[in-house]
Amino acid sequence: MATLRESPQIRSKLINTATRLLAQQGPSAIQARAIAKEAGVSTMVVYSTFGGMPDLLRAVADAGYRALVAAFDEMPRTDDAVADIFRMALAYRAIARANPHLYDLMFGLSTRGQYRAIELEAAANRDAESAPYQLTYGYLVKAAARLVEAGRVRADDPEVIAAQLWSYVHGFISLELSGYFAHLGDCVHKVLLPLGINMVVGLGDTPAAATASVAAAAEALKPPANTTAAARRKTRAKPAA
Amino acid sequence: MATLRESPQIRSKLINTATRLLAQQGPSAIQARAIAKEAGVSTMVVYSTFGGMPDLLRAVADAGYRALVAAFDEMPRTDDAVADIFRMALAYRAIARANPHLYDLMFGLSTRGQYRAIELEAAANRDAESAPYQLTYGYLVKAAARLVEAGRVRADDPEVIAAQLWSYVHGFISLELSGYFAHLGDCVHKVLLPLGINMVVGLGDTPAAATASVAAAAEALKPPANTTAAARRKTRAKPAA
DNA sequence: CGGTCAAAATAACGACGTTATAGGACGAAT
DNA sequence: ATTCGTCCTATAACGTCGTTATTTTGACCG
Repeated sequence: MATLRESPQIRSKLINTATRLLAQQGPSAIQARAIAKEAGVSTMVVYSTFGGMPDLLRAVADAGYRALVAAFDEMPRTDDAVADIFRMALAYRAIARANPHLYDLMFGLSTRGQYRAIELEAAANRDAESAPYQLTYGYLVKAAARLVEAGRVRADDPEVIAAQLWSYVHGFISLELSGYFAHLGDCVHKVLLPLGINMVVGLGDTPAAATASVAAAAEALKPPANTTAAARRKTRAKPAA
Repeated sequence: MATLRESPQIRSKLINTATRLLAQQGPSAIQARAIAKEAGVSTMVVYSTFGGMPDLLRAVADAGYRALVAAFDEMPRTDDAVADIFRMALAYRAIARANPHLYDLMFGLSTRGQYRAIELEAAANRDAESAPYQLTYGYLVKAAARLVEAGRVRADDPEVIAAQLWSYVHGFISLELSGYFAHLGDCVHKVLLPLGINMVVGLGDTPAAATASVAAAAEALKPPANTTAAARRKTRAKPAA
């Protein structure tokens, strides 16, 4: 065991190690002993840096929320509010697929370590507006408000519109990650995108406009990664790994 | 420990005990020792009746799927296909709320005991059509097909329509159970039902017809329980428990 | 009445989260 | 420069989990 005295990066090192183990081996791999050994420190460091495993899990989920916020921050804000919100949805799905177990930790029902119960209680009291998941929800509400401002959908409470959009995107992702859409083939073009068109049409958009906007948002799917920073890196010749 | 030799009802007794503990105390209460003690048998019975805890969990989830099938079987089949499918959605939500942890076990991402992974692999091979969750999915596909047959929505693959409907209902339920809609008040009338109207309107129904059908399906919400068998029992005077 | 075998209760094992204990490296004071 | 005090770390230990091995019990049959 290396005796690393600098504790600020030990915290993030443990979080990153836990996140990687969660992605590679699933929730059963999140063990104090395994994470500490993988990070090259003693098991006790988990209890001195965090309070225990629930707090480490909470920190892992918080990091996931922050990554989501960072991804939303990089999203372009065009004059097509519908396309913007579907780019958000596709980015949301990409992040979920990148680490399904982390997505489950963040938005699943099984509250490992009573994380969300505490957060949501605070949110109900309107105290913790800066909670990470509240930030991601705020992005969605603002995007829903732009739908109304742009005149693409009927005037309605943005929070209600956001809840509807989030419901179906989260439901699709959850079921897709569980494998329920495996028999459908390309479930994004068969389910998620038509579902989005139907949704915004039901909210008041015209079918033609909704179809065009969703198609515009889905264009970025064909070249696998083509968003801002990734596109810049693509211009350089790819060195051998 | 009572020495019950009859093993057929021991199986269901363990399943019922596990389901009850799951509902009352959450997933952390599902322990071989606790379930066996609560059922009044030795711990070993879990391993002789089932193979181990994963198999018991699988049996619990199977019982949940069967309860869902039974509930769908009792649903009325009226001439309003849209109202029928929303009655299914509301019944689905009621069952989920009755035992959120069981719902998580059945449809959540965290595969406790690698249950769904095995089942879905078999489903991909089209071998296990009789798998319990396949039955519930079949009900939804048939209900979606009736939407098309009745001319309420555009002609489309019923499996795709079913996937869309399931996505948003499951997403709403999952987020509601997690508490994300607590700040919205009556999220059923604010989110779930408008979401359903928007959905079927997007699928091709007229706003007026969709609104009327969803309203008809939601009528059963005001008297808390009023479905077939429960209504018959209501006519008798309720005896003291 | 005794022997045989299956099934159940109990004890034990490895692994987990967590806690207690012991050891060792820095800073400060003399 | 030495020594003491104070953290931080590594190691060991405890209780509990799922699971397995061992023993005990009880029923059936000759």
